[in-house]
Amino acid sequence: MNKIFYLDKLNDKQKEAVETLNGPVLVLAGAGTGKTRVLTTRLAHLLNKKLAKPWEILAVTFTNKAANEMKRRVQNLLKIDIERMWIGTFHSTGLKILRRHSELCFLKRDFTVIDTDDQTRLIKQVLELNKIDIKKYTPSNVLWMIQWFKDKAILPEESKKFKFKFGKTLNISKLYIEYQERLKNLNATDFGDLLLLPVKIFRENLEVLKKYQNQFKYILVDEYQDTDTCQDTFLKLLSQKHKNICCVGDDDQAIYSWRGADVKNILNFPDAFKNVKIIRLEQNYRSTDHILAAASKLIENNKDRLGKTLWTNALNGEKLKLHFFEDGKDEAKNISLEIEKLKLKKTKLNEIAILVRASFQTRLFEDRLLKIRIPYRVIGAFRFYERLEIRDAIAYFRIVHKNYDDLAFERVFNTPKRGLGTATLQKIYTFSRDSNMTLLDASRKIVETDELTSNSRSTIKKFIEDIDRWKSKINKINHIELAKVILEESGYTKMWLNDKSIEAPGRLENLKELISALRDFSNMNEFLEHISLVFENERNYDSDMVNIMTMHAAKGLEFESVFLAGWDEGLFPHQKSLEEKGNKALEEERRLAYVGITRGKNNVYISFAKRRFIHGTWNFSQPSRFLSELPKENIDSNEDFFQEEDGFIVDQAEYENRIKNPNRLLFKNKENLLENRNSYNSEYNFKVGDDIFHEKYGYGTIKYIVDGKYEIVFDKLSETKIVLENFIKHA
DNA sequence: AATGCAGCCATTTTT
DNA sequence: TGGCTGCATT
Repeated sequence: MNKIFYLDKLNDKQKEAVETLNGPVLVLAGAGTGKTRVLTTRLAHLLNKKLAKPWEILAVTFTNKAANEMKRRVQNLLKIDIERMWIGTFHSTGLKILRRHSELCFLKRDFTVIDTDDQTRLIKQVLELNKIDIKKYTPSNVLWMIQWFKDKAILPEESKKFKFKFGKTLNISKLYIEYQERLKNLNATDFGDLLLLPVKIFRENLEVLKKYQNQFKYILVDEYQDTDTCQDTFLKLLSQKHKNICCVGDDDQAIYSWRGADVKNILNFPDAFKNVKIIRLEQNYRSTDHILAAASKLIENNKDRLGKTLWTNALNGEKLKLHFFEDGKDEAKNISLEIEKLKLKKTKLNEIAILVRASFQTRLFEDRLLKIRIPYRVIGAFRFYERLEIRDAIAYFRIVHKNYDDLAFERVFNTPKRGLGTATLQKIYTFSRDSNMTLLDASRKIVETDELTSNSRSTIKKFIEDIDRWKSKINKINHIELAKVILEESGYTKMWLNDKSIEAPGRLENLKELISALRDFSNMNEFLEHISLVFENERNYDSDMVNIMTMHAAKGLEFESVFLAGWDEGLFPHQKSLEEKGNKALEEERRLAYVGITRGKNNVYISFAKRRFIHGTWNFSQPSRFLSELPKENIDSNEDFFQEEDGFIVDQAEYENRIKNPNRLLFKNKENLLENRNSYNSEYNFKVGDDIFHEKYGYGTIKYIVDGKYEIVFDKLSETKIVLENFIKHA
């Protein structure tokens, strides 16, 4: 056995989590407690102690990023053949299994996996076939329903209970069956099926299940709190035999219930297995004391949790800084000033993040940072340019317009298939390195030699001729025409036309979209410039930029300084989650706040804006309730705070202002009064003196009309709240 | 096919 | 406010 050098780097709890190899283990790993280290070390330890062969361990994550990170780190610990291990995302693992048994689901081995776009298209077809009014039930609605149905389909009892609220007019299970039928005919699956079908296979074919149960002697799960019913079932089926399942997660960081994740999976894990060993990792290596204290106090307000308390040796850190701003612009401006200060103190921009609740908030920050020329990247936005066909097409454009682009060359050199394989590429690669040439130039030279087979030689010759011909046209025809020519003559369009797979029409559609996007630019270089910036966001993790993203996207990351913007009641916690019955949604928002705060290593800034211009209207709001849940002793602020009786923090000036001035309400029309919104346009004509009834605050009267907006005074409310919700016109 | 216009909608998004 | 969709027009 190798010397167990890696255990020395662990603390006692971590060591326990690594060394408790047999039986079910639940590792509750708080933010920044070295979760990944434990996971990878545990993997290494299993192999090192020869308890399992590489292929007898299953390790699942949610993202490719996490899976790759795990592979990289295991590789660092042990020199083993990582490719034989089952380390991957839930979906890739499901796919791997499904490929081996596709015939059990009436799929051919080479079935395709469609993306959400294609899924929507398919559903649309099914809806149209059933003569269903797409306006009433949009495909995205039905997509959602189908997803939901899939989740429930995992549990037979649940699916029996299944009665959708549109059930009378819309037979969702019929649509679901037709949709699945359609997928089967196309020899395709959607993302949901990648796990659903393996579970189905396991349930219907005991010998297949047994095979995998025997194979996977040890199972490791990352981010267990994010598993949905299907994923959990998948894991439970596989672990039944050996019961050596180690789930790592943090119930306090469960923020994906809206995507089907069920915190119950982690909360009930100890009941689902016998003799579960629970190990808590509570020593935090990321943040300083005030940050952790504030985060811990905040999360204590949640009832649904297993409970743990983070602690650290990093004492005497900075307090959290609270800032109150007039509006969103003011917030962006001051945060950017603060960033400039940090920059002067030599903080790397990479180590700074602005975290928001909703993606529309990023805009103001982008505007501001662009203006003062601080480089930034927005992480996690949906990107059109990420699609395979778009990337291929752009690679073609790049290779024509910029001859030094090796990545582009590599990408398209056998797309569409020209019969050029890795062997040929390898040779060109070596040649280009030896002669210090680009791949394109190297190919020009290499065809003069007899390095390659005559077949590939003539193919490459043709390929180069094509490229040169397109190049010669750059100044002769406009870039839009040229783009069309390239896609035509390269055979790229034809490739998708000939492609019988279900995604082909969509891809052609996207290519058209790409062409029309070119119209916004006067030449191809301008366009490529723009594109490269878009890609920059992805690739240039090493270049120094401020990070802007949602708190969801920030999970798992850490930064020297973190700006948590928009802690306004209604924005965060989000109105939608306040409207939901019970505390479930609110607790999830609180967990999100917890995730946000615990991203910061040394500095956490939290801000609130009194008004915000959202969707064309001004919104007034109160400070987020989460602000009042932060202990005063861990906070510094730009104003004196005042604790109101009901727990809301407002600053002194605002408090006095509220006593002097009546409550304000902005609204749109009569219908909206019945809605649970907190902002309204001013289209509906109330008169001064109209009575209004509020569920909680009772009767009120419209006292003023200012700027076409209404101010209302409540009879029983002389001070405290600005109330902007739950209004019913007094009959 | 391209364009224009009206109406609708607006939380979080990986695989 | 602004981006998207569906439908009607050129």
